[in-house]
Amino acid sequence: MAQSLVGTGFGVKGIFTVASQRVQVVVDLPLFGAFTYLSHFDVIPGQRVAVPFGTRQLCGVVVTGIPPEGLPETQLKEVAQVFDALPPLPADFLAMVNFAAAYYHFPLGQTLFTALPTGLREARDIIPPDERPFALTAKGEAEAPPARQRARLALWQALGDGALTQAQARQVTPQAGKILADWLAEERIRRVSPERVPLELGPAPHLNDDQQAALSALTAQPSGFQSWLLHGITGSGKTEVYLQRIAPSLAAGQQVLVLVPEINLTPQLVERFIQRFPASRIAVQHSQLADGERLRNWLDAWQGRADIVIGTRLSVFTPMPRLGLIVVDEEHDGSFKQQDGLRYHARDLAIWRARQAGIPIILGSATPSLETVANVEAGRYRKLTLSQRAHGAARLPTVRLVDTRRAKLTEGLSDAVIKALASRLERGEMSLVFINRRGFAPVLACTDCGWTSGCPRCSTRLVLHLMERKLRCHHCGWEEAVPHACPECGAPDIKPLGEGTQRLESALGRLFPSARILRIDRDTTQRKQAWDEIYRQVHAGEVDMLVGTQMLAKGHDFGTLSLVTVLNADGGLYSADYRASERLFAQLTQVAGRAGRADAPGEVLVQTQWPDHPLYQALVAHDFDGFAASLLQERRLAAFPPAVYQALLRADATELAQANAFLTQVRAQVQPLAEEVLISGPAPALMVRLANRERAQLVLESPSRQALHRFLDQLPPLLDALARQHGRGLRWSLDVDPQEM
DNA sequence: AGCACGCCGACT
DNA sequence: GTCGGCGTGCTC
Repeated sequence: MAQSLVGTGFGVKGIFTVASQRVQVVVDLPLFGAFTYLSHFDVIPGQRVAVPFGTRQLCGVVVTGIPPEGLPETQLKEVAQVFDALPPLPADFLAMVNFAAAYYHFPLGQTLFTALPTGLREARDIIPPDERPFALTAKGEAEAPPARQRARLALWQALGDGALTQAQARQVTPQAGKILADWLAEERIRRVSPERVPLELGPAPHLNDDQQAALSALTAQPSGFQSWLLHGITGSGKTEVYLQRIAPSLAAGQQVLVLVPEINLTPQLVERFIQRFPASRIAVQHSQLADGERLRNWLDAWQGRADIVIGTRLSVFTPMPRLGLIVVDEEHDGSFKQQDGLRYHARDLAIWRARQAGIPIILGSATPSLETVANVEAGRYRKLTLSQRAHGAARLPTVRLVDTRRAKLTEGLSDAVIKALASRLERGEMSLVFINRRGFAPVLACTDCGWTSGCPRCSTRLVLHLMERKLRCHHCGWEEAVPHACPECGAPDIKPLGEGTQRLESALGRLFPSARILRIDRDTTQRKQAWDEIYRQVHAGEVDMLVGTQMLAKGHDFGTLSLVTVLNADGGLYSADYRASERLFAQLTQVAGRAGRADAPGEVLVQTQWPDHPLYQALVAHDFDGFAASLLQERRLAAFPPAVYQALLRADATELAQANAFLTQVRAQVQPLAEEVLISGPAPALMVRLANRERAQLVLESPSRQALHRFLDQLPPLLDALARQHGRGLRWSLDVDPQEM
């Protein structure tokens, strides 16, 4: 191709331009490493550019790294354009992207583009709106007020009282845009740098002793890296502690990043921040946001205009030049881990970011993750506890277990549950019926003796594959035939856990014909205004029974709930996924916390086949610490995370056999590289069949994080090469610190 | 991921 | 004789 003569060594260079420099550029493609380009523009790392790539033009980002001398200049192409209306992406942003790419073993370019809002991923310049306020110049002040035209006079007078932003000027007159542009051209007004608005604080409730103690500890260490765990029971007022800790950071002119699970990012939460910090600028970031608004908020944060960023996992990357504090609410929540593409964990990256920035980070939860509990135990995090409910009289609900092996069930409901529901209906109080229908992999269990299908080689349970009539281990791949009777006691009555939930809603309708039942699940909350309508009905007292799945367990405030019933909790109890009981406890704690939030005491009824299980005993005693300690002990004995570090190598193809063949070959080839790393599998993935593709996996684990990563570092080129031999239809991905197996 | 190049079947 | 099927190979 006819390359630019510049830099091709034909002696032309230097005549009309500067010599080209070699720069490293990454693009949004699944390719590890960067590409070398020539540039006669002066570019620095972080700058967005347009580059020719194959036959196309792509958006690229200049990254650091010494360009290899390997390629001769004749094979290099020129940077086509530099997008410099915005400053280059800041160094700390690039450092975080570099770390995430290395840690999650994902291509640098794709990592970087994942971290950018869509507006900045495209090969075009973005000219940021100039939001500086306008003020009169000396000339403007000296001139006579504009006569006759009322709009101009009003605007001129308003400007006389002080600088105005475009938005403020529009409040004065809708024609402000045009007038301001004219006056700017005539130099009657000019742009001035915005005045720092002093912090304003809305009314704050009084803190109880626990909250006060936590706040004092947090504020005593206003700067420097420190991870805090704020462990507060449901309803203990964690958010209030965040708000009062955020205030001094804002007062010091710092920015604050608040990460929340998708489901908790409600208008109510944002409204609470606005009420408390009425003069502060809040940028909200979540995936539902329109591209334009998302970009605007991102730029506001990056350019320091926004004081607070509240967002879901993706906002962990948002550049914030004055960042002084990070809060991760509900830190145990699974939605902080991205489940495709760059499989990052926003909480973990947030901690890395806080360490790099040398600032404190607060992780809040009623049921912290075991990783966090282990970090507290190891002295890496400091723990603060809120053990009282925030509203004076409110107390924790009474939890009762209903043994379903003894009880007679009517359509899945025990008499105790039916009676409890009936009495609330009579008293006009609202009940919540929680159906645990989460996609736990089915495990076989004996209803007589409690036997469950365990793997003879691992400390996991075998998963029932009904179609093939097989039991399989998703960890090591062991498989066996489905037994016809219980191997322990010989009883013929063995069946999968966690079935029979479908007809419950209509059953409730038949049992309580007069009850006004509101179903809340994925289907009924699809529409945009769905939640508004649900809140309206609930708070208007138009609902007697709320029926729903795990969506009900998360931080929604349904006001006065006096009864919570959990119908089939056991699904997570003996699950193939060792994390299921941790999640089950968190979920039951959350849903139980819905009861008795206000002044009325609450009651929780849990139907179970295993009332003696330690999980339920801990739930009744409200003993998270004891339960977490015993789980942690179990995990250490079984050598599961957080006692070991794991990564999954997933492969998917149209046929499971292809995926298995690939993984078998990978395993044989990488085995010699595996020092201190245990390789298990291939085994079917939790969701074997997904989108018409079959998935299998290798489990890679090590007691040493360094050893695991040393091993993982060597994989991508090998995997790419092997995958090519297995044809186009085969894809692989690495999942570091997987959450679901 | 795209997009080109490349070598085999049913069509104006 | 061509148009087009998607296998495979590369992209600074």
